Amino acid sequence: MANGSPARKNIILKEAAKLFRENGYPSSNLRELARRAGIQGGSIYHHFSSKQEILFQLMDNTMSDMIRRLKIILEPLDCPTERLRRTIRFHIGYHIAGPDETYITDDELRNLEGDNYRQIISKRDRYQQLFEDIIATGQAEQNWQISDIKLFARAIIQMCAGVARWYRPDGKFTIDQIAEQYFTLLTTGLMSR
Amino acid sequence: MANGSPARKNIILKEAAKLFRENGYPSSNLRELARRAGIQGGSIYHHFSSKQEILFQLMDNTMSDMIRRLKIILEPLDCPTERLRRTIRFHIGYHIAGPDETYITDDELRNLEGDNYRQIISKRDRYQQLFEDIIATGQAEQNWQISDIKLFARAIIQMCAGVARWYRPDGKFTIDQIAEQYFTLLTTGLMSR
Amino acid sequence: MANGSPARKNIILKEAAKLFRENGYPSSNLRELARRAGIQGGSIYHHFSSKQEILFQLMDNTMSDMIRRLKIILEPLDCPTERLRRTIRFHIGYHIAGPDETYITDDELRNLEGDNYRQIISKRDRYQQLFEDIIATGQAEQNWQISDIKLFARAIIQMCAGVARWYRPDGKFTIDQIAEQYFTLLTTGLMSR
Amino acid sequence: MANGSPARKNIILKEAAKLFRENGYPSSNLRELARRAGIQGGSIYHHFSSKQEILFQLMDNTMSDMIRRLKIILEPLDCPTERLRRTIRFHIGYHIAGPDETYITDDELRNLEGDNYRQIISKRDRYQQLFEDIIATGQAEQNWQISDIKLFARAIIQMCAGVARWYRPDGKFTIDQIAEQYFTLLTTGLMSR
DNA sequence: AATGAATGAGAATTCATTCAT
DNA sequence: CATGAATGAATTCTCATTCAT
Repeated sequence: MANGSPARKNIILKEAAKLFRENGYPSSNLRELARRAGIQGGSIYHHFSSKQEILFQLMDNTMSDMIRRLKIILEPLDCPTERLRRTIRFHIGYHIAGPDETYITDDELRNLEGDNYRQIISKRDRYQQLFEDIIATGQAEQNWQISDIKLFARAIIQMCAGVARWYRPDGKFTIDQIAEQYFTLLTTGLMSR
Repeated sequence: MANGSPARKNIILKEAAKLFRENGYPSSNLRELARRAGIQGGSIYHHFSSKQEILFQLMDNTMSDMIRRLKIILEPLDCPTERLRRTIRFHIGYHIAGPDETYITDDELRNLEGDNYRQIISKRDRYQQLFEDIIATGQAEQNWQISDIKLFARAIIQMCAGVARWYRPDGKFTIDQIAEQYFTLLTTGLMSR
Repeated sequence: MANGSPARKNIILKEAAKLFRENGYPSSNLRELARRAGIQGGSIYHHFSSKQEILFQLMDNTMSDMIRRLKIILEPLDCPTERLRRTIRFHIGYHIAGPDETYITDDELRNLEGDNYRQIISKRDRYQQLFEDIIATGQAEQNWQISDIKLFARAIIQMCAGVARWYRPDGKFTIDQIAEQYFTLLTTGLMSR
Repeated sequence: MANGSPARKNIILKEAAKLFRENGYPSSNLRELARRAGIQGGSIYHHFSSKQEILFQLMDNTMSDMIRRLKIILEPLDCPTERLRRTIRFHIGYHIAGPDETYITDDELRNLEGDNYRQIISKRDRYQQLFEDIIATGQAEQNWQISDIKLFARAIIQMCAGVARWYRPDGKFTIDQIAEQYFTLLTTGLMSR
């Protein structure tokens, strides 16, 4: 039960990300999701055991993918400044590339139940840990001015994720330009010269 | 347990803020809200014409209050650095001191309909404008390094509002300490000395 | 209880007739009725003990008035033809003069409960009896072609009452003209010469 | 007690006609309708999008059927007298043979909303036109005494439809007998000889 | 895998009625 | 007489989920 062809399943996940972003998870309805995925309401249950399961897989896939990709990017890099720059670039870029999925992953935590909640929180912490590690190294090796590592990691993640809420492809800046500005703000501050 | 009118209305608003924060607006139900306000489900409609109306008044009151309060704080201040520091302090503090209302104001925009949406967006823009003005002055008078004022205003608001998502009264830092660290991060950056 | 000043009471009855005609009795709501009568919802209960009571008094007043007036009209008349003519004239005229009240009286019987229903039915029968008596006399004295008195009485009443559903004061015919045409139709038929 | 689709839909319509006639449309409730149709309340919405939709389909089906049937009856007939006789016979018969549906079609017009209202009114006018055509021909070819065709058509329809309000299958007359008496009343009048 | 009718447990909302003031 | 907040039961409608076909 609850396992269909991967193609159809991915279509459903993709459409679910869009739909959940439009309406929020609780206000999204499975018949509409099915319609967008080109099937009937009942057929969703051949691919997922419940609405909750769809939300969970969406968020779980996204978190796993983010961790995996960021690790690959960071692997060859040593300098904490460079590591931070690339991390910020990745975080912003990923939020722009998959705005539906990241929006849901950032915003629908509240709607995860029990174990699903714990699993995603755990992956989110693992992702944040990557930021914290960089900051700690910067602090140790390059004397970055950090009073509290966790606090700064959270602040950075939160701020950069916000980009997905207003970014438009036809806007004033490219992703790289936005990332660079955020990086500069975070590293040298408003008042440095 | 019976009561006059404006008092009861305010109780409902207060409880609605809590309830909406706990469950989100769409998942909150009016019978539960009524129970918490000490009345029966139907009685809510003596004070509000609909569930949507409750959300709107909540957000509208909050946005108006934020604008009003921030203006009062800024009035006697001239130095843009000091203005920014106090603005950040206010923004974070307000998101924590009235955490339910502000959380909702940030997160339930999507659930406002038509004209309600437009009205709140307009107030939110007016609030953001206060940030932009400060940044513009800092740029002009104190040579702050800002490539795009709107972008930075958004980034700051986003980052500070995020505090409400993890702040716990029994946590490591006071509101003032958190605000100071955010201010430092934004003004001098991670790497300044 | 349930007995206020006659003036206000009559205003309520008048407005109720209009409102019930617009929406039908079940879909009419007492707050709206109160509003139109210039008072608050709860105040209606100083004049009537229930919504049902309003409907009942409306119909009861109307039926009583119709019987009383028709009797007065018929009293001095002997000739059954003339009696029928004047009866039709009265029936149509009354339905046009008080279209709201008569509409309700004709159409809301279904919504009367128990004893109220029986009382109104009884008055309606008494009113119909006036028609039947005329027809019976016409049959006896003037050889009217009637196979079934009750059936014809019903048919006449029904047909004439229908006028109130389409009559407009600015229409093609006066009340008297309409009444005369109905009278002619009923007395001489379509094909007489 | 499970069932395919068009059958169930027709059961619902049939039961709705009965229920609406018993209580009127506004006082009828869908749970009761569902119960009578052998399903749960919510299941009605598989077949109809709303309560209003049920009323509309009921009236629309009925009006279409009436027009269609009356046309078939009239087709082979030439003589306007005969056409009128058969039309009256049909109109009364249909109001009795399908008493629930026709009663509703006469009485629940007020409860149709917007476009539904306009559509049914338009069909009702088309039906009435069939009466008017007959009367016009009678007037032209057989010198019927008609001062206003529309007025007489309305009067006839109103009168005949009224039969459904008092007819009882165990009553004194058959449908044919009632129809014949109405026809006689209308054609030769009370006083003709 | 897919369908689509059916379920059944809510949800928001309405409203006649009550009653303390 | 009038108010208006409160009641509480009823109503339409929604929707995740099930399941026979």
